[in-house]
Amino acid sequence: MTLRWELPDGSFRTGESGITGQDLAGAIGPGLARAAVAVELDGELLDLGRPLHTSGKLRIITDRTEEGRDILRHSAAHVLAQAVLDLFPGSTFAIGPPIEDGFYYDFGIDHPFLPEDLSRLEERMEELIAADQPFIRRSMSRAEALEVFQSHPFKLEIIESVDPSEVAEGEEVTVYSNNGFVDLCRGPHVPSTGRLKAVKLLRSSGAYWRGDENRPQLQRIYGTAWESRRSLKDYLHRLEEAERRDHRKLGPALDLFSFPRQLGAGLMVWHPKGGMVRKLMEDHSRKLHEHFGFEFVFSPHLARSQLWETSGHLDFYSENMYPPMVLDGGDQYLVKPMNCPFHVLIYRSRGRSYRDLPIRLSELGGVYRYERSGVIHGALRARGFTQDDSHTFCTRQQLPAELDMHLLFVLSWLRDFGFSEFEADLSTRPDKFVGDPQLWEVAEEALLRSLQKGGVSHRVAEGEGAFYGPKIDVHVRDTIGRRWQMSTIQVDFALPDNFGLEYADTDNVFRRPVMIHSAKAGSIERFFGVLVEHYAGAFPLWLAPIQVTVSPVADRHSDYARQVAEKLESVGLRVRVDASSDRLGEKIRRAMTAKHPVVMVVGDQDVKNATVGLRRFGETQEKRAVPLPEIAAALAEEALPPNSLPG
RNA sequence: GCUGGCGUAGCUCAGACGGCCAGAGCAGCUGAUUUGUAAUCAGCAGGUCGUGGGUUCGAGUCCCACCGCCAGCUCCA
Repeated sequence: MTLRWELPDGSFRTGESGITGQDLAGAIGPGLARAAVAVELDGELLDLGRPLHTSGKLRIITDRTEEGRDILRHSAAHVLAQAVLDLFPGSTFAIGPPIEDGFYYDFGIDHPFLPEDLSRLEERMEELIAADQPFIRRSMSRAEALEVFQSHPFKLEIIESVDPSEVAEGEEVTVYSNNGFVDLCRGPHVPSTGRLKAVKLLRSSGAYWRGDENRPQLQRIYGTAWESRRSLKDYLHRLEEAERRDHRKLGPALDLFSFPRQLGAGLMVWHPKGGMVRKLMEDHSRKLHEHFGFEFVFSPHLARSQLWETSGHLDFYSENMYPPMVLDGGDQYLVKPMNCPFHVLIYRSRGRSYRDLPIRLSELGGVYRYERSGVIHGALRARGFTQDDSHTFCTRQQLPAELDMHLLFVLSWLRDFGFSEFEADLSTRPDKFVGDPQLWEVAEEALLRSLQKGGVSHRVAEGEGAFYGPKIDVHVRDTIGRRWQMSTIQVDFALPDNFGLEYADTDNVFRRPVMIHSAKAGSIERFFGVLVEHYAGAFPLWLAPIQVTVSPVADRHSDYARQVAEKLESVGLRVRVDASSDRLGEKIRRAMTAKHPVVMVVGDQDVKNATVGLRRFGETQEKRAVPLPEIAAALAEEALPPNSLPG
């Protein structure tokens, strides 16, 4: 029987029933045959070696695509499992999926994997790959599978759990075997182990079975696999690049901030240079808040436990709060993990009318959250941090317009700091929720509409909203493509209820306002940490703590250097004169290492002509004889805070 | 919190098997040098070897506990 397949480009191919994807790829071209790892027929992924028996839409998956790499990595995970079972008899294996940029496999084994074990395993994997063992697919009944995997309890659990995404539909399960090693797997796989060109094991760690900390802890090995040595090298280079940008290294190295051990985990201090950047961030934040109609409020760092009872934090958040201090007549005081209850009290400090709404309160509020020791991560996840927190109280009718405005605000803010790629998550009503389902729907709809209006690419995270309301989290991509969660806009139905907030409406009926929590930077500390990584420590001119270093060539140019500095300072620039007796090369190197955006070199010629030599960070070639007044004006202009506000 | 790894000067690192006064480079200080675009030379100073116990004639090296850091799990701004 002749079958007919439609390819993605709209062309058609025909072939006899029983022909394989490999044959088909070969018929199209030898390059494609080499790159092919699987085919997709009517949405179903099949091994290259699977005989095709139906016509339909067909796509050949190559190892240059993410899908193709997933298959590659999945196969690499199998080979890893094979190596572990070879080298560590008695170990049992759980699951080994592909993940972003790699794969992992979890093992039940009493021996933790050490770095030297990884080298041994890698060697064993190389042998298995060199042997070019074919992956052979087979279906079997569940009963038979239970027999085959009888000594592997995790596999048994998977077989019994009937999760089709892990095994197969119906009563049959599929397994893949190569040279005596059998793994439960839905496939597809590459045709043979020899197709794995570039595999590397990266690290080992513990991981809970099924991601549940109450279940057994397994030993996980992470690895990566690529279609070529070249791609693997590029990936490893990307890892190095990320390491080079690590804010935990750059922060102390550039004298921005530090985490003195004496303070305890997750608590940082800002040095003057980091403090300058923070000041500029905060100035900018306040300016934008003012522009968008926010008012500034301030609140203390602690409050009686009763407040947190009313707000619901003691019920829902207590495990993240520091233990109470007992004062005076036994009153308990708690350090704040959030600012919202304080702002609610400001709202409630007097009667409110519809004429007052919306009320938008903003605060750079220091909060403290008890984070489990293992999750602390530099400035990105600290125990003490500052939220650029705001709470907007409005009517239901005002909600859509307010959300539009908040999103606009967030995007302006992020753009100003050099981010241009945004992705939003819209988290909707979870199973456990408070409030009126209809109101939820209205709010979710309004959030969605705001995203569409703002032209922000987004995905809907069904059921992932907080119990008190739906939310938008805005993520950015940094210079090297990493995704960071930054801003958040959350609708809250619970807090106005808990505190019995109300306003007098036009018909003189008291109604409950809706509340919007929003943080544009999220946490100032975290935002700053991300900025350091985004810019690799080389801040743009408007944010750089030291904008210009003036380096006299010799002592006799020092006076002129100081005049240059004064001129620059007079137009608002932050300047430093390097009057040390080092050679010029050393002064340049020092300024570049400290990532100062501009170095001005002044020598005899410059003194005579009122010019400077100009060298900018990131440029290898300097400019000579640049007239001072011009460059001062140009830099002053460039150093202004950005303004991406519409209108 | 869990699993594993790690902790020697401000930073990056040396310090087989436990054994004379714990080393280097950079940074710092002092002096010399006055230099036109990514490291001038010399000298000096700097360490409770994360903390506390223990084993030992003797501990930076071995054991235990705690603290902190790193990777991941879980959780999250």
